[in-house]
Amino acid sequence: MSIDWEREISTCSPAYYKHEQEFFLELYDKGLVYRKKNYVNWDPVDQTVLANEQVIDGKGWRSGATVERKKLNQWFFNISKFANELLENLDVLEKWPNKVKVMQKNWIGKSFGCEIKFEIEGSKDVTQIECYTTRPDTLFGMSFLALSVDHPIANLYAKNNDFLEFKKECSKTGTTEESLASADKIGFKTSLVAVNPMNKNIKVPVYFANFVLMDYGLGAVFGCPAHDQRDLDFAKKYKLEINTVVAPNKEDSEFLIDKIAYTDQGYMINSSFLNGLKSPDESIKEAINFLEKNQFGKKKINFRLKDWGVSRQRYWGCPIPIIYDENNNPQKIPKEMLPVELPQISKLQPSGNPLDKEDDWKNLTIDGKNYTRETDTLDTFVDSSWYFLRFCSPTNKDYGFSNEDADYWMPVDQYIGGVEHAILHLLYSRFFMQALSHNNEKFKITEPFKGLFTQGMVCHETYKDENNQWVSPEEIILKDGKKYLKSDTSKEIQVGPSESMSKSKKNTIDPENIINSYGADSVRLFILSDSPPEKDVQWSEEGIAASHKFVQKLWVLHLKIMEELEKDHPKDESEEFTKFTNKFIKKISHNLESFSYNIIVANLHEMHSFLVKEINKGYQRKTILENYKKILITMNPILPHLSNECLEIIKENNEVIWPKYDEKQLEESSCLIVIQINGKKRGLINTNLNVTEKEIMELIYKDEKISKYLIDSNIKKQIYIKNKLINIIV
RNA sequence: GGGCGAAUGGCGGAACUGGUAGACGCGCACGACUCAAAAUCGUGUUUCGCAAGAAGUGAGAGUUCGAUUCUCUCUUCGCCCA
Repeated sequence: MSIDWEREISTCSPAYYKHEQEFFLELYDKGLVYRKKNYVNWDPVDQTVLANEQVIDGKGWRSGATVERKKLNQWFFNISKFANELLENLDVLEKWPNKVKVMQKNWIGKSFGCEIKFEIEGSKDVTQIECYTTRPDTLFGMSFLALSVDHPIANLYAKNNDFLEFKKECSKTGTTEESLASADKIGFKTSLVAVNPMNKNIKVPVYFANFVLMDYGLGAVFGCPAHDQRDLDFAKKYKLEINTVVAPNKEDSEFLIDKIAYTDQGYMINSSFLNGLKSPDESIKEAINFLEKNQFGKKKINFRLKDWGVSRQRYWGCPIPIIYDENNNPQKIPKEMLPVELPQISKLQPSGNPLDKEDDWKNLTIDGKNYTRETDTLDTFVDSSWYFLRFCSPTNKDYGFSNEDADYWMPVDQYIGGVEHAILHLLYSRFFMQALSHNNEKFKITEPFKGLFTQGMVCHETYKDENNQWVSPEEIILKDGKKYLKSDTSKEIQVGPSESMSKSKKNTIDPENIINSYGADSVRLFILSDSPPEKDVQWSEEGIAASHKFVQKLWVLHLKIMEELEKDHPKDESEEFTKFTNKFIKKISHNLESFSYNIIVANLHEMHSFLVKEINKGYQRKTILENYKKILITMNPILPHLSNECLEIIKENNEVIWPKYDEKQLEESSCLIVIQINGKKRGLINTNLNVTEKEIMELIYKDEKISKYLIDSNIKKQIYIKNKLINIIV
């Protein structure tokens, strides 16, 4: 409703990121920040690393460039440590949309599986490999074992050129599950042989494969081609056995797999003691039982959520408060040296990490020892992971926030944002609260946002000219109500689908222009009307014009009310006005709570047409003033300027408090009863409140239009809902 | 392929725990004002039918005195994950 400018903060100012650096070091001390060499999603255009959440359809969320795989030393936040908390706390978030909770749940991806030890033959150096699987029941269909090229066993092949060549080839595949699934499956056959724990006579080859990643599970999987598409693609390429172990029906023991792996539920076949069991539920349970009993494996819960890589090779970002000593060991920057500020750079290089080239900034001496600074900066999502805490204590100097303020303000009662943040910002912020409250007696809040509402976007048609360039709606004119032409060249414009307004597609409307011609209230009213706020709203010139007209009408009504105030009739003729106002307040208050802004706009229209009819019925000055003031205040969230102006004119703006409604005034003396015969509406009867069934039947017989349906028929049954409806079954 | 959600007039969309389907707006039609037009105001507007009436909330079933609302099957669309 309003903004407290005294709390204005800016995440790019050292005053803000100083505290972010403190948090970083706090998390470092808690062991929640660590550095490791890891494959990353590399955006070749932005020349930076992206988190998995920031890769969309294999492309960078900002640049749209196809993401590559690269190995770099990176800083990580240990978000996966809290995977279980982040998952289970979702149940507590009652005022979050289910949709978002489901997305986060899937993203965290808790899976129940099993770690299996495979005996290895064919090498003196390796006797055993451990695999993680969610489907231990398909072991009888195993036809190979696949390792990540980063698996420790790869060290045995460190001098094998063919292997190194293969490893290079693997780096072309991205790290997302999607790219792994769609990429061509390639493998490198080793001389190792793995023994199937279910039946030690079955021995299968061991491969390195590009679709196995070191950071999911244990970097090793067993391949069951019949029931996993990736394994099937791999098996076909290297001509490995395809043994079906799950069939859709119980009788179907001859079930064979062709091009598509069978992953649905079914019954076990060709699997010895598992045969006939229902897959996956019963069969997995039984398979794990067997493996645990014989000490071939153990039950294990795994999460899809990986740690949050926060290193970025950009200039714009909070510097990571770490320095490296002469042996390249990371050290914390002493607290009194914070903030580590970004150096002034006059010419930013388009590629690479600009901080890397700033030697004056990079090198420093503390107590006579030389150090170099970390040149990576933090992902800007770190900035937004705690800004709400800073809003609680915007000027606090010694820490990011004061516990006292946080206790008062946090958690945020109602958070509003686009659904596109469902698994980025909203998950990071939740992690940050977990991390701050971890081992912290003074800070116990683990969830930042109590209520969440995801609003839609404002959309507009897109236009392209003959050169396939985007054209702004302001550059085009409508000809003959049919075609759009470019105003300067008069060439025809291609109309594309309506999409959320963005500068890159030029389908934006300048709010300045629109506000100048229609006024801020009209624009606000238009955005709130028609579509419910969680949906996208279609920008239209007619729509805004209609909203503008309505604002004018309310103003005309206001002038009329001012006239009536002058008349000051001696006595009220009816109490309809007060009754209406009370109902109105109730509706608006309720609809505000439930975000039904489009319905409030409808309520405002109803209010307008009611007042136009009612106002000249001769009300006392006092009655009009009391009711109108309340109406103006309830109007305020939707039309703040008009509302304030009118309150000012009636000189009632000194005490503006949200009005309460009087329950007594909501009571009706009469009611409209729906008359149904055999479930069909046959008429309405307006009568006194609380009439009995008997009285209502008398009224029905008096009403010819209704009673004609009852002639020559026996009443079998009557259902009477007090003050609402009667259904007569004949 | 999996998960979640949606489907209501020409359009955006209402309908609280099952109880008058289509609020409100846009658009359209007719009328008033005007020499005329725009603006404004009024009336009408789910479909078929002159009317009485009948049908009707994506399709089909079910529960119920009564279903837009609850259950099942299917279709289409959207979003997220793959």
